[in-house]
Amino acid sequence: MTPRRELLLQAAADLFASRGYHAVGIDDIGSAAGITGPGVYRHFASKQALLEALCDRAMTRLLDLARAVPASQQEPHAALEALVEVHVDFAVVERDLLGVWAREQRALSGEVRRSLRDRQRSYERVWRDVVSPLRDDLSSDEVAVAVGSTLALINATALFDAKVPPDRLGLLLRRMSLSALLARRIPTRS
Amino acid sequence: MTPRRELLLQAAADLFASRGYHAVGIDDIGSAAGITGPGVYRHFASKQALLEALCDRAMTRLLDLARAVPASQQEPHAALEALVEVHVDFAVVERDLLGVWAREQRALSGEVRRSLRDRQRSYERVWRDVVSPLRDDLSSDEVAVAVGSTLALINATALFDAKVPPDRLGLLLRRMSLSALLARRIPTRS
DNA sequence: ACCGGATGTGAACGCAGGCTAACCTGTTCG
DNA sequence: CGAACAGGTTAGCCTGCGTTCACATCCGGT
Repeated sequence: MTPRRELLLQAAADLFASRGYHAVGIDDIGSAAGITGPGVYRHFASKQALLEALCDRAMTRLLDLARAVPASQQEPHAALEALVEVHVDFAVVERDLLGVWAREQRALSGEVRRSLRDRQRSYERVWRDVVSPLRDDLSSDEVAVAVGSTLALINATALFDAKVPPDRLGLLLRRMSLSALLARRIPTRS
Repeated sequence: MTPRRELLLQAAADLFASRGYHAVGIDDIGSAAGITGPGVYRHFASKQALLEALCDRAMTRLLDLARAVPASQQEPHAALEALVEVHVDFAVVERDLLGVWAREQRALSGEVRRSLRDRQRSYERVWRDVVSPLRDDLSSDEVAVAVGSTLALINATALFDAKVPPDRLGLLLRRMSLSALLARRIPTRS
């Protein structure tokens, strides 16, 4: 039996992802986890703390996965493929979590948001360090844009529903991501 | 001299884009346009109506631009390049508007949101109709995912700041978009 | 048995913030 | 000239909702 705290996190992830942070009430979250609204405060200090826990979880998992990659794959091209695979898998399997993280960060205030942003920059830095040697035609600022845009491409799958089976979806997203990051020129016509 | 209504729309676009819909108060919008909070209601029925007007404007402009393309470019590859160029330019020049549209749609409720979504689907249909003949290896659902993801890639530039000059940014985004949409296989290593 | 902590409940509080009310000023037009 | 309207202002209403309070209940330890 999963503890109440975990049930609350899952309920919140589901609700925030489908309706958005501000459209979800504490009572909604509580009752989705089998208790009443105020009961939530036995487990979390505030509604924001709940969102914070979700974003923190998403970022922690992504960072852990990403940092393991360059250690195991030292060849840049292989490392990039591994990074892409990790992020795509995360987007497909942890849809709600990633969706909340991508869309609702702004609802966090001040301190917390800043630290989350810092960790996001760390995450993107792992990517940039892998992409840079593969793209000596781009400035480092351009590499940053390329990485950010590619992550947005992948994250988008958590924001709308695709009527495509998960394995096909993963394959498509991997191909698109790598093409976007690696192609130096526009594919020739036909 | 620009009319007050227009000043309000610009102020709202700026504020919504930078802080998010819910974090912006009516008083903020009013004073950014040179009047007090309640004065806003001389021009818009509600705070939501303001957001609605912004999203409507974004969608209208995009649709008009996109629908003009297939008429003038009948060859699919050229048409796709034109669609990409139009959307990228819009993302670069109308940053705030596109950012609000992309992020704050969920704050709209019911009826309005539905009609906006419908028009978004029309817009994406223009893209799909152009992409489909170029990608006979993808199912129509897969084409839909590819198009949605690519638009997310472009839109992302309105969501964070890039320290890259606009022309370079546009070039980079166009290359990435076309590569993501057209590349049938992952670029070979080195 | 008894106590204390963890967990849940219904009731009520407080307050931010969207919106309305009442009023004032200029400008237009018959 | 004065009615009417557009467009502002300040003060205040009111509702939703996050949060707190006081109180039950269940349980584990001594």
